Amino acid sequence: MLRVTIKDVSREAGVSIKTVSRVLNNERYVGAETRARVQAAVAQLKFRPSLAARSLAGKRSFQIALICDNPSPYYVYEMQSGIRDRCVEEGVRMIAQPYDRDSATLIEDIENLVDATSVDGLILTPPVTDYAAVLELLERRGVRFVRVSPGGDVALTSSTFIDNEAAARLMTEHLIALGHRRIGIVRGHPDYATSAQRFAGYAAALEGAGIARDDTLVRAGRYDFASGSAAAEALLDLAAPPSAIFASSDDMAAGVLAAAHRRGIKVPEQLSVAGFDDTALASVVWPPLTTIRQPTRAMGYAAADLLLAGGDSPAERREVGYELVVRGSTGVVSPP
Amino acid sequence: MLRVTIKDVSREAGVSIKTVSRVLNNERYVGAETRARVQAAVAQLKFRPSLAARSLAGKRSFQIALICDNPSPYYVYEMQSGIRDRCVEEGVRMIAQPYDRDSATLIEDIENLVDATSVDGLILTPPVTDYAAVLELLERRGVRFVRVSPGGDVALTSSTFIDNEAAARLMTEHLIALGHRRIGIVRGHPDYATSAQRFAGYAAALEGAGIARDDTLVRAGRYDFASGSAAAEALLDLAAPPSAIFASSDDMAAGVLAAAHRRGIKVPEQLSVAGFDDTALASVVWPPLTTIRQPTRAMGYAAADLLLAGGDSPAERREVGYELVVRGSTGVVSPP
DNA sequence: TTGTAGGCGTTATCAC
DNA sequence: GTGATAACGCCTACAA
Repeated sequence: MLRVTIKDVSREAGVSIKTVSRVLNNERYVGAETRARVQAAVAQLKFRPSLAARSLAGKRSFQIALICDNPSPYYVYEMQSGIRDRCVEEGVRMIAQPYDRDSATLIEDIENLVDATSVDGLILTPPVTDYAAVLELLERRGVRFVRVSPGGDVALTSSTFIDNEAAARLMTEHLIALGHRRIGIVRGHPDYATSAQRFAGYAAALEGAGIARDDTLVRAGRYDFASGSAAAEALLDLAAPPSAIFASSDDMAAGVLAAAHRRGIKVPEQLSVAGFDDTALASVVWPPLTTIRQPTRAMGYAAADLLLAGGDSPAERREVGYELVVRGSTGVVSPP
Repeated sequence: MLRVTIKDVSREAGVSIKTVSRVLNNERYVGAETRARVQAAVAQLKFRPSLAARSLAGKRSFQIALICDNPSPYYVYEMQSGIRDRCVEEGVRMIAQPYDRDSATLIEDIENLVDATSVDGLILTPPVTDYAAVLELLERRGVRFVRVSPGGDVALTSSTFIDNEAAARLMTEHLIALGHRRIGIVRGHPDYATSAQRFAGYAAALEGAGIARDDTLVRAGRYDFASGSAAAEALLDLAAPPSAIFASSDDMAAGVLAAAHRRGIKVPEQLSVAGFDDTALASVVWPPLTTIRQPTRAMGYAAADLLLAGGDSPAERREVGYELVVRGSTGVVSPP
């Protein structure tokens, strides 16, 4: 397999190897004419630099990795797509590293990844985005990383996020405005900071409206269909069941809708259901659902953007807008 | 950042660099005691070889890529997970390359990937698995690749698949056995070989039962929710609507169920619905669904296995079993 | 069974 | 502005 190398290009263009390298890396101090000649030769020979060689000799590896452990394939897909979009623009590859959240070797795996591939950076999604051991490791090793939807310790590192609390509050206020007073909530997975954030928004809305919170209406969930379904069953079993249920994720909203459907409860006539981060499951399959649309793809794109930005640019928090989608009619709420 | 190199290990173990390398690559001709000493040193220093250096110097890059363009996030997720599982065992990284099917630069993108990363191989999923231009390119460049669910030209390259025709036939025969005579089908995306294979199974079952095929019951689809829903609407609008509908994918089955639901048609009392490759959408959200369970994850695992197997092992076709799931009760049908 | 020399394709350093 | 030359960390080929 005959590989085209810089050497070939340099010969073709009649310049030195180093000059070709300069053009490739967009360095200064290259004559306009020389640059053009080199670029022509590159195109002519279809030269594509070897990532391995670049990585070995230089400081960059032109690869980033996504550390993703999420129960929702839609979330993963959207996240990957967003990151991919930005990577393509930059000529960078994405290593997808799906992880088991329970893996006892998570730290070691990540360290392995970092050492073996010398990735230019990592993108962390919940819940790993808040694992102190991981953050500490990356910090110590001097590896760049961007956190998606982090909980605490937000000042130090770059991150992308939406204002989960404000969004959940908006959604809950919407339910209150519809006249609901007994609003149930299915919380997200306890390991995810977003769960607490969304619950806080729910609680704040109730408090703002002067509605005393009834903790029998607060149910634990795990961000998946099954837990949403089970929680809804429990809520609907109450002597005084809620008239509205706010599920902290789309999968759970689908579970709630399924439970209602099993009991012959009409949505939204007899029960209002609200969701979060609609993907395809709940909002498409069972349309009568009001939801917060979280731009997962945009968060991925932004995360990659932050990662690829500057070698030593300061930590930056980038907020992404969300939408409140009321039964299919959309109102843009907060694109910052 | 102080990198631990082979040199450090060799010093620690009191052997030459080459000997360490031999141990790392599981080569023969290393004394048991020497090997143990080296392994101890590796563990001691937490040595992790640089992929870049290995790739540059050797023949392998320890990276493979997944060329995936599929409308179903579940499919992508399962596929990636299966491949990942096998890669982890082998210490290989996976580069995820989601592609736009319509991309005019697909060929160039893949060539780019191959040249830049020197991946040890590629895994192609439908519909790219049947793109002649891509296959020709890889063949010409001498790059190993494995096709998932290919259509034609199957003899030359390794592939993993299920017997889509037999599965669809089984499913259709099941519907016939239930007494159905007017069975509608929503075909898959025309670019996917699996669409034709599943339709062939449907047709064969009808013919085997001596039922004349009514082409008004055959509808085009695109493997997604919307097309399944639209096709079902059309079928249910017929003067003589079908009593059963076979959707060629899970997303489309969900669409069919949604359409039935909108019209207040009870499933399965008034309409039987059958699906294929249940993921979470149709079969979980709307349980009364009989379906063929395609082991996407297993196909991914098998594909990676074939790819990582031997450097010059011959092409091998690996069939994976499927299950017919009848309303939740499972009968294993064909694990080869 | 083990060790030595050379090179993989690129970037970094330092002259010119 | 441009060009030699030395790394980068490992594997291949060959020698011992």
